[in-house]
Amino acid sequence: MVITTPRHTGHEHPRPRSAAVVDDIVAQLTDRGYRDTEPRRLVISAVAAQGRPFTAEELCASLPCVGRATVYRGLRLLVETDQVCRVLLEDRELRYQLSHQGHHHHLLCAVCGASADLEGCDVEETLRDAAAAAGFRMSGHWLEVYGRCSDCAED
Amino acid sequence: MVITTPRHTGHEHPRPRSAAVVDDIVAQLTDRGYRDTEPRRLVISAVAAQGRPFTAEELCASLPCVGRATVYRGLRLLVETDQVCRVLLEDRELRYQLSHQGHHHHLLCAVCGASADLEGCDVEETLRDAAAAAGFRMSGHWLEVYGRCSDCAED
DNA sequence: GCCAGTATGATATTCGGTATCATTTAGGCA
DNA sequence: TGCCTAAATGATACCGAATATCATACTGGC
Repeated sequence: MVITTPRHTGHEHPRPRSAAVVDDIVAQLTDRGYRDTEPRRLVISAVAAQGRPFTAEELCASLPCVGRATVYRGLRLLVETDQVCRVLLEDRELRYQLSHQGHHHHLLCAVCGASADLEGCDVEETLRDAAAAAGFRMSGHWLEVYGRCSDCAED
Repeated sequence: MVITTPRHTGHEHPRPRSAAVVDDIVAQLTDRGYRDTEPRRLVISAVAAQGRPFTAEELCASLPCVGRATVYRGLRLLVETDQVCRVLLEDRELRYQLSHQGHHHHLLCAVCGASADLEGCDVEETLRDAAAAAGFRMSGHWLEVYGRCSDCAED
């Protein structure tokens, strides 16, 4: 069961799917005035190749020919432009993964590290109301759910 | 409006309330076999004196006569024994505060830093169901809600 | 093909936190 | 009460993740 699935672009290219994803992301960046550079493409390509949430260091390791600073900058840029989202593990380790658009929450498998997006869960309203009851006006929230995916379930 | 309130012990002591809190926590520790030491009491006392979520570094700064390592160790011990809980800000900065018992979530004011506990909000069941729908067996979760407290509300 | 400004990468630095280890101290016990 | 062992302390070294610096290289508009 593949849990982390790449974003759908709506139509298939003859080129490898990852290349299309990279082109798509680069296009988003150039639209915003960022340049299309070789190291940047390498970073994006490596991000797209990850099967599950990854750390910045893992990304650096998979890109020996790209400078550390460049990898970190690239990653930060992708987060800022919402191409990549941050995932926080239980031990507070920070990981990243391709963003599946919009605000959402993650289900994280503690065993294999797989992630899924939490669907059909509208906690927003509940939280807003509970916050209001305490006199708070909610502006945002962070939610991660930890557990075991079906592949790693033990009985 | 005082938002972060110290735990109620059920009856009032003639001594300063903070001293009672410290004694209470020290008692919990000695019950578990940990020793009652001067530096440890100083750390606990400083923790109890904080009005809102604080960082480990702030605690160190407020305890110049206690070694850094000891402050960190004391804090870790308090977290492990559930006397203190960890609070994660939006920028991922880690803060701490006296625990108000049991599992709960925080409302955090982005302006003044005050915190309140999220009451009357049973997201647990909702999350467990949504996780199950994705084939996950939920084992835990992390939730923080950010906003403005009533004192800092702007209109 | 030129050029201004962006991006890169080697490296130093910062920051938060942990490991080490010699010394001190708590507290159980005779 | 004083002794003794294990726990605790604190100065310091270390560590990993991430950012700042800055000279150099490259992009892409003209």
